[in-house]
Amino acid sequence: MDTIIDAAIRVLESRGWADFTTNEVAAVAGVSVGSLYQYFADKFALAEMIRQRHLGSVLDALSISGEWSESGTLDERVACLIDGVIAVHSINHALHRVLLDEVPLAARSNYGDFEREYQRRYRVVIESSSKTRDPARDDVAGRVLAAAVEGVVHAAARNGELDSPVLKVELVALVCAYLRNRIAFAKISLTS
Amino acid sequence: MDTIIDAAIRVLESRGWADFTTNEVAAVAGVSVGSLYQYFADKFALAEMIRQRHLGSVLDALSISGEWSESGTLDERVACLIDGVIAVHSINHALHRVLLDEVPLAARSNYGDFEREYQRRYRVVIESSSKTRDPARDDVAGRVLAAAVEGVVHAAARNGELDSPVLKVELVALVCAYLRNRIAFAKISLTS
Amino acid sequence: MDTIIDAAIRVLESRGWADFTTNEVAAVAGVSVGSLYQYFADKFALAEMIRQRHLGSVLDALSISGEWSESGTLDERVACLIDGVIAVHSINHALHRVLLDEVPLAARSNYGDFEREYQRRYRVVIESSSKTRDPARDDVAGRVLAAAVEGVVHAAARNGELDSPVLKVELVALVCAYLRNRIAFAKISLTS
Amino acid sequence: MDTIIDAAIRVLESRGWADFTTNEVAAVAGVSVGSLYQYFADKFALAEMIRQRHLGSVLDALSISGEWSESGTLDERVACLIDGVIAVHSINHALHRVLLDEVPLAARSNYGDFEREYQRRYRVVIESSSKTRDPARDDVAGRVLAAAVEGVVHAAARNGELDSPVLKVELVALVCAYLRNRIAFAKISLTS
DNA sequence: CATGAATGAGCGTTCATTCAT
DNA sequence: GATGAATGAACGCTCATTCAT
Repeated sequence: MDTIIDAAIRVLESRGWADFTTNEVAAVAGVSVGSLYQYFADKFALAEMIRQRHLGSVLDALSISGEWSESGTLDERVACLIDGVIAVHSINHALHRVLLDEVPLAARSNYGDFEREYQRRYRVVIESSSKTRDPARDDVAGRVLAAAVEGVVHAAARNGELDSPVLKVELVALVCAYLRNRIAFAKISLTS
Repeated sequence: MDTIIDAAIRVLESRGWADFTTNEVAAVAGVSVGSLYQYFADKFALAEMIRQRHLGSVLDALSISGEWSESGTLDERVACLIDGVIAVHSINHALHRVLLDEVPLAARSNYGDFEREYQRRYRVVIESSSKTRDPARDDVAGRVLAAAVEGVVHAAARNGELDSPVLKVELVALVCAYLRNRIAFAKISLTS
Repeated sequence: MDTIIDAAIRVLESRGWADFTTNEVAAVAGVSVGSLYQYFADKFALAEMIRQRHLGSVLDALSISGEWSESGTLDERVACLIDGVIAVHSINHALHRVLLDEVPLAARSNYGDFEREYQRRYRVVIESSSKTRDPARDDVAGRVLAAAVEGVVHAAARNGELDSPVLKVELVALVCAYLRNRIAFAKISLTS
Repeated sequence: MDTIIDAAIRVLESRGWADFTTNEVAAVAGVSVGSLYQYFADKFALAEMIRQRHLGSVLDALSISGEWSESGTLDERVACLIDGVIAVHSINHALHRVLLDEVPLAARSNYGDFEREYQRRYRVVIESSSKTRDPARDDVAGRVLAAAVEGVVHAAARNGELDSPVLKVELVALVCAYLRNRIAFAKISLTS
């Protein structure tokens, strides 16, 4: 079964969803189509399985290196966060892209859970730098931050610049600037 | 012919490239497949036509409201820029996503032209706030800014929050913070 | 109408029956498909018309240079016959081949008439050299001669050797040998 | 797989290349199109397979009964050759014609090998009766003989006269007359 | 359980033919 | 008459899925 999934991942990341055929997957896995259908109800179930696995890896990667810490300078802490996100995309960016952009979401997919957990981490970051006491506003800010970082890292991965130090510096600068601005803003709000 | 294109857009934006079939398009357009092939050499030519039209609309939308101006406060100018980008995505976000992520690029597509023009606008913004005299660094910053804004607006479009004022405020804040930080950084660089 | 037929011939001889499409013919003729269907019930009627025309030309060519004469040596008379057949195939061999090999015979085609007339000419040759008084035998001999000459000329046309003098000499030799043999045979038959 | 090939042969010989459709072949074979494509890459591969099989049968038939021998009278030896050629066309003349005239030659087809072997047999016949010492002339004569015999047998097959004894006698007479003439001619050449 | 030959709906595309203008 | 846009059946071919072995 793992053989099948591994083969499926290889096919999916290298050929995309359009060329993700069950016969091809079975051939690459070295088993028969029949065996594939023994374990997976259909093509989509297999893709869904892959998605779950990948999202798991992503959360793991975030947990290991990317959790927000209360120690160190802001720059250090942000750099640590960014490292985590970059690490996530270094795992298997091609697969990541295909899963996000091409593979249709199955009805039973719990992608939402992942997304919520993913954004929660950014909420933590926001809240640690925010004294606005406005949860709705913080929520928006969290999603803005998440989407901005995702956008930059995604584009970098697409261009093969994921390891560029300059890019990382600029991304850290972007995040820090945003967070510092929010702290400042909060202070102004409080004093007024 | 417009009937066909409109139908094709409808199919493309709602079902994606994988389910973009000529028979379906013809049926939705209320014509026969034959008629479709009277005007378009093949499936890809039809998609390419749609892409060209859409990219045209996008650049138009950017031109109208989004060009960087030298007057006003930084916040006002950034807000103006963001308005343009939001306007672009308000046109037809679903179609935008499918065109960017799924539809394969035809050989004769001038998508590169579009992308260059698109990123040029961000370069202008960066350069107007930068005295670093480091073109390579500015280039990275431009792409970071573009990707961040794209990421946020994309995600917002996906969630139907494109018109949310709060979101816009936060996005403007993000961009301004980044630009101000760069100006400050440049000053420090210069004085040191 | 002649414009259409000429165009049709051009298409048929250059692209073959498989690529002989009414739209292509109309385009080459510089008229609309509608006009084509004004004059020809369908694709096959047009092809049939071409066949009739071509068979006419063939018989004309045979008449002009290839009729059997009673004067001259046997070699001269056979050479004259062969000249006629070669002339026939020089008219438009590509078309000839397509008409014979590819274009399906319409129900109403009077190709049989042509074939009968064509073979009658060979019967004349046979009978002039035969005293067997066996019409059935002469009939077979006529068809054998016709088929042999056709076979050689066809193959030559296919190889572009239609103008080769050596080939003509050999073909004349073949026919003369056959005819002389029949005369000799007849004499033996009579004396015995 | 043999079922498919047999059905394909049936369709090809009865309907010709133009109506040789994969769906029809599958239907006649009593299988689905999918099965057809399991064994043959495409339509052409199927036709090519049939061609190879048929050419094999043809060479076999020629080998068994048609090789030129040095024993017996000229008439006997020619009769033996003709028997071979007739046997070849008795196999499946309709198929033979379609394969030769209509089915396009695949890139990987070794039809040339077959044709060379086929004509070589006629060269042998010519050379055994020729003292001209003129290879170029013999080559032409060989092709003339081959084309003449082919023409006669082809026409006979078309008319269903392949088994007619009279026809065979006349064809043998034609070939013998040609060969004797060449021998005589050679003698004259040599004495002069 | 594993297999893989068999299935057939459905794809992109072509082209003979029609008919409103 | 002449036009040519429109039609749609039919083509070659793919691939998710089944089921007898």
